Amino acid sequence: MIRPTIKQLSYLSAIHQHGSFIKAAEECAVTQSTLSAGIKELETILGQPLVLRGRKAANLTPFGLETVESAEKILEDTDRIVARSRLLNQPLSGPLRLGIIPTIAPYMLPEILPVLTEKFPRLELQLHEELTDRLLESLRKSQLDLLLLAFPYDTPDMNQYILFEEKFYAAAAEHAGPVENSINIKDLKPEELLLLEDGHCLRDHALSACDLQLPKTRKTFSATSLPTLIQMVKTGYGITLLPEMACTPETIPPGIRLLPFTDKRPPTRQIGLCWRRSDPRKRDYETLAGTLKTYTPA
Amino acid sequence: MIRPTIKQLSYLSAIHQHGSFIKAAEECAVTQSTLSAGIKELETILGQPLVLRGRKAANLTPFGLETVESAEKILEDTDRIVARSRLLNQPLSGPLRLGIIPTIAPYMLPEILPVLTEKFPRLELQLHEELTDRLLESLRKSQLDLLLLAFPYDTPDMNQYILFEEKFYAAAAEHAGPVENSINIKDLKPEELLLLEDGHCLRDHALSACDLQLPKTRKTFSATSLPTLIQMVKTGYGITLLPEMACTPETIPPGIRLLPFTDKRPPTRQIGLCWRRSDPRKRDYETLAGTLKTYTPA
DNA sequence: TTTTAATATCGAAAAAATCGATACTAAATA
DNA sequence: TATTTAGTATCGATTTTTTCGATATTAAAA
Repeated sequence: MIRPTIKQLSYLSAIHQHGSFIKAAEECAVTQSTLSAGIKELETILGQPLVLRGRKAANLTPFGLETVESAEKILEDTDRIVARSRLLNQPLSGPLRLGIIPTIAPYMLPEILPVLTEKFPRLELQLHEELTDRLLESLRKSQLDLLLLAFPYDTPDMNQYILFEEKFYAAAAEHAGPVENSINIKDLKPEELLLLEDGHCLRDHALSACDLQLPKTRKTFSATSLPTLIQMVKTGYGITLLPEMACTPETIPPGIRLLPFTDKRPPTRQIGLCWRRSDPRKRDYETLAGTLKTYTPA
Repeated sequence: MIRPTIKQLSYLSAIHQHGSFIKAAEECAVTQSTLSAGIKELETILGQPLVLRGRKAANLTPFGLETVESAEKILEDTDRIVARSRLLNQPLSGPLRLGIIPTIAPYMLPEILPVLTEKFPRLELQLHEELTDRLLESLRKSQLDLLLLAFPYDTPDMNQYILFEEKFYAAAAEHAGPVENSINIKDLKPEELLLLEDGHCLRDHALSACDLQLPKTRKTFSATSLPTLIQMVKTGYGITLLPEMACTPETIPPGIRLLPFTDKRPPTRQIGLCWRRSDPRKRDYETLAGTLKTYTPA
């Protein structure tokens, strides 16, 4: 389909506004002959006269009026695109689709979002909370731009940027677990360890951090979220590992003991960002990382 | 302000739809290199990456998604202009701003509009009822396209096209006026002649058709519309001249006598069209005139 | 490492847009 | 009626832009 050009439409609009080819040409910063030819071309494309050339003024035909109305809408829309781009030309402006896993989002976001909105007021974060695998899938399909994940995790074709490392704490009910107020990795008994359900990276991180492998026959509850897990611990079903960021008074109810690990190399997970290697906005993401690093768990 | 071109926007849309430069180029009927350069140019204009080039697919950045949304709106609007023009490429299609004087409109329109809409179903008449002078002023300013007037009338810079001539009848109350059922021009007495108020061409046509000049001192009622005038006649204030098209049973109530003129050259007015000499749609107007001619008053 | 499948780039050719000058046109004026 | 005037249209030359075809580049897959 052959279409009018934006330039032609702007010529028509200028004529409508000024009622004269000459003045319109001036506004469009072209010669009158150029504008004249442009309008003629437009009239040819549309197969209709658009401009009524009078001695004193150039007015529009009814169809010309209809057309100029659409044309001005089109010009406005086009200019809006440009204006928007101007706004976003500063770094870390505009929409950014950020994926976060459930074992980070509720703890880190309330702390870090206010900082981000203050530091990058033009940033328009679109948050998506999902399990790591789904997030990576979306990232691969370019439906997301940036992920906030827990590592180690295999993320093919992606850049990883580690922000910080956080310790795990063991959580036990008031009268369960060891007598002391601390714990050692080797004291963990796999059969009493409570975990999130499969798919949560926290599950795997906890296990591997403690160098544990679950017996395949194990049949026990798996929780769908950390709050649920904590409730299970409190009820005395067993003990669990919690990342430090989840160890806040709001998250840990009374009746739960938090036990630090006394090992030389205590269990940890790493928190970091992840984006497509091919994404041209690496610089933006690194800037963002700089701010996210200021967050310290607990 | 430098603007993206419609072509560039269509490239972006094609990439969004096909997820690939190559397929998009195919759809746009250009080579991949052309499309690639076009997108690059667009990204330069906007100062931002729009497309995330992946191995398997080309996806859009968040700003690209925003932009493509506007772009597709713009493309639709543009295509709508073209589609509309296609529709109107047949003669006598689309909007036509027609001005009509009050002493024609209510009599001719009910007869002629149904015929027009049947014969030119795509014609979109916009009717404007005003006195001749105002209509001519609007016509001059290209705010109207075509006038349906009564002649003779001086219409500088305009084309006149006479459709037909219609006779005047004298209207008198049942027991007023001459004894016979007809009348002669010279029987009209200026002092008992009722007229429309100043500005109505009918007033001047009636006077000149009867070769009358009003005494400057004359102080009498002037009616603002023909129905009012007829009521005044019925009430016995005097007699008046009515154009034939106004002499229908719906217009003339009982108690009014319509008297034909017996003169060799009875008083008449002419009905015709009028448009700017420079208007390129002369052919359309003449076609229209052909149909309007089929109307016969009364 | 090679192959593959995509996008980017380059130089030449083609197309178009633009300009400046001039022709044309109709109204206003002399 | 001829001339002036004030607008738009047109023309040829030039410049700019677009496009193409070929090739380079890139990164994943084999």
